[in-house]
Amino acid sequence: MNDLPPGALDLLVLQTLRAGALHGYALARRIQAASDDVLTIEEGTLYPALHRMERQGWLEAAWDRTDTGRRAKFYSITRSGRARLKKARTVWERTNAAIARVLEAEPA
Amino acid sequence: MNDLPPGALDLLVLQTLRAGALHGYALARRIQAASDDVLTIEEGTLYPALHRMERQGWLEAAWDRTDTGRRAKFYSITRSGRARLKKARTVWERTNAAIARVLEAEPA
DNA sequence: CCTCTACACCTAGACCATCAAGGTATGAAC
DNA sequence: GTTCATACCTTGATGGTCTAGGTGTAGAGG
Repeated sequence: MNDLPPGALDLLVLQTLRAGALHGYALARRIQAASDDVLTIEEGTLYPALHRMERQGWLEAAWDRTDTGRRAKFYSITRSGRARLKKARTVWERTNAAIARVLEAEPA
Repeated sequence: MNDLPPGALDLLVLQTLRAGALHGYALARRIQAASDDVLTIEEGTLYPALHRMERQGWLEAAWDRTDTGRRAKFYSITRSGRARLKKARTVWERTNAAIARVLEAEPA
């Protein structure tokens, strides 16, 4: 539906988890809400990404129960994940600003 | 070197060509300069992308000579390409703003 | 009780753009 | 006559996203 640019997902996930651990499903809804429904995270995108980020040591996972008593895997950001977030954010802002400069360069 | 997000290249190329036809090599340098050397367009990325955009009817190509007398393939943006640019730009701005909203959502 | 919806997780395969790493050829300069 | 910048191209690998499935649980409504 959405065409989220690769790399952006890491940023969104890490940033969102800074506020506290969430399970995947809630994470997707949180991001969607925070973006005013512009960004939709497909589950087929999200879960592999979470696994990848866990392998990379940016996230830690733990099974727990939701408020409503359901089993769910809660992800929290690690120290390494915070460092990664900071770096990814810098790169994103830098790239973004560069693209904006090109887009604002006035054509004839 | 650079990790240009997929999709962004179309935007950069179309926008840059709005100012007038350019051949691939010059286009790459132009974008790099316009972005203050932040964005580097690899040739292995650029040429296939130009061919793709030509197939899609967004660009037209014509062999000609550069100022220095070299043969080069000059690309110009078509009407359809301008429409595409406008659309891609809207999507990009929208997505960008959405990501920015998520990044600015204050964590605890 | 039964069915439907929302929750919550997962994977396999296809797709596609980027990138790395090559290769060809011309003109100018030294 | 070799080297450099110009200018084009392709092949193969990589890797993240998306499509399209699948599993199972809990609660609500009929």
